[in-house]
Amino acid sequence: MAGVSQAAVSRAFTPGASVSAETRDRVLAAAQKLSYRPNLLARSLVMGRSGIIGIVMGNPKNPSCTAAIEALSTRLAKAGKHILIFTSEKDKATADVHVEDLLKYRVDSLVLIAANISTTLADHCRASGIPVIHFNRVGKNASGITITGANIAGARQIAEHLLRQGYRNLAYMANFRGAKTNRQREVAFTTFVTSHGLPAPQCILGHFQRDGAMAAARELLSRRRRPDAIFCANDYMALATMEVARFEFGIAVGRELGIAGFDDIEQASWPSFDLTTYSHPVDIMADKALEILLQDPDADRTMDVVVEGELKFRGSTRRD
Amino acid sequence: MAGVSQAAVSRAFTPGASVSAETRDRVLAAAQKLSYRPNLLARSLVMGRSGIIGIVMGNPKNPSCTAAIEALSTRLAKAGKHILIFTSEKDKATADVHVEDLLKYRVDSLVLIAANISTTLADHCRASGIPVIHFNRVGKNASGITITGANIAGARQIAEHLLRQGYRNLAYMANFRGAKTNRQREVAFTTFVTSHGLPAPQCILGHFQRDGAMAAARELLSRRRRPDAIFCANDYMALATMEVARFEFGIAVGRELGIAGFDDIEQASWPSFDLTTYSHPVDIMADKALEILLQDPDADRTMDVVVEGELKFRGSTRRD
DNA sequence: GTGAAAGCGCTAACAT
DNA sequence: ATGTTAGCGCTTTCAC
Repeated sequence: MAGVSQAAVSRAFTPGASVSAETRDRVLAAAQKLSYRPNLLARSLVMGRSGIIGIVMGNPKNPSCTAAIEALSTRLAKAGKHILIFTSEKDKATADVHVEDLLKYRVDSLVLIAANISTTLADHCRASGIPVIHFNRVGKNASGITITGANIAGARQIAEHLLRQGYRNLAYMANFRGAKTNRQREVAFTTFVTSHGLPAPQCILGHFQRDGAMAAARELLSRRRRPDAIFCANDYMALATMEVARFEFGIAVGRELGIAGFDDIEQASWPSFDLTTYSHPVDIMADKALEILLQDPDADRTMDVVVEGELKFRGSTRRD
Repeated sequence: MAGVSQAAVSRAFTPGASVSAETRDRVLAAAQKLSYRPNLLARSLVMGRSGIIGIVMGNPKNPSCTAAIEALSTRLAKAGKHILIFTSEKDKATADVHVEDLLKYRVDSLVLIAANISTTLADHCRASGIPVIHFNRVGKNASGITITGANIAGARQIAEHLLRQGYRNLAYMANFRGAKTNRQREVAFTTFVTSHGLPAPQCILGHFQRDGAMAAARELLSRRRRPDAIFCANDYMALATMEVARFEFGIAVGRELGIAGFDDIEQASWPSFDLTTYSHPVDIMADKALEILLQDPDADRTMDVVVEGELKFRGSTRRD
């Protein structure tokens, strides 16, 4: 080495340790020369915390998921955290397998983006002091922390907006029946509509996927009682629906058929789509997530954070 | 424990180890009960390999980058590798900082998606036996492994196609001047055009970003000598250009103005855009990358893999 | 402020 | 097939 003990080296690399400036410089210089880097694996082993955040992403095709991971990763990197990521392409009911793997790496916390884990595993995480944050997915169980957009308020506002625009024959394009997020949007939308004396919206499944949404749109627009407005459970499906309406049915979107989405993904504001939607404030949600992640982990409270977005009134629901 | 030694436990969790089925079962049962998981950090420490692949992603906004990470992550997960990821949002000239961090975690290999590292760092990685794969970015230096789409062949085919369609007054929208990928596309395009007796294409910078592309498109379409076809260095910019042409200038895309891109991202085939482009076969590239990653790492050859795509002739360059 | 020694949880020889 | 021992690279008491 360069004249000092192992411990001294350790201290030289630890920000607030008691080392004389002189020895630290000497160590750092030597390290530079040897191109030595402290082994974070070993450090994690002895410290018990790895500085790694585990992320499981449910549906990587969905732009709102990739937006979430982008928002999270830049913030975490800034906070000196590292992220170990899994994408579970298949719509597995549960991301347990991935979480198991993540746990073996002793991640400090877990973020699940649009993914679920079993109750038993969630409980085990909580017991081991690993905070689990459900991002954009209402947890099945009470345990854990949940950060979501304002599904209920948003869907209500969309419904209100569509009625105010004069649409009367509404439809709702759902994800799956199971997903809580979807349930919330569906129920809030339907409730508002029916409580205003209108018949319950027609409902169809789009599976949060482009193909599914296109098929659903074709079906919906071919019905004898064709809806005059469709609220899609997310923007990604709304864009597909819009294209089917426009290019396959020759429908004038807005005037003849109102279309609204949810999330306000980047493409929604592109002039080609100009989609009315309710924003899913990913950045603010990511801020919240970080706030929680960076707190001391002893307070293992369970909480549900709902971040409000806002209605984006655009051309796809303009009747004139 | 459950009656056995530490080593026995280790063997029970190692696939091809010499343990009697009986003891393994006993160990696994006990592990289940104690909800014990082998600590991969410790294992990595002693084994010298972590099973972690480090990924740095240059421009997370670019759909072709997110497509790449999606393709890679699903494959790596299937191969039992884990991925530690960084996104370097800012167009830093170099991703060295992130790579340094990754190195501290003793990643087995590095994949840089549209990101660069300094020559010295690259050399150091090679010296330490860590393969560095440049995905979708031609390395500045010869060292390391490079997997790219067929920039040169693709740009040539685009040029050929545009000329055959009867466009004569061409323009090229570039990323940065520095980027090798961009250089290759630009040079191949320009060379083909001029070698066919036409003036060199007008050139403008779009910076691989939507805003930049829109500004560039406005500038280009306002010139006295307005081009009749624009080849954009990637689809993301091409879509922006198309929207500016259509919605701000009222130009009929295809008939009045040909637009071509590069990558064949998902949106390119959407009917709203119907963009002619040259495909960037991310899946095949990811396959190649995995093939290399999973080989024994002693063969530290440097290689450049070029994966051919194909021309996607769509409406944005149809004149009739 | 610095060094010596112990130990984090695991695997890899070597014995048995 | 199983147990024993050593050691991976670090942090952390505890002396000095």
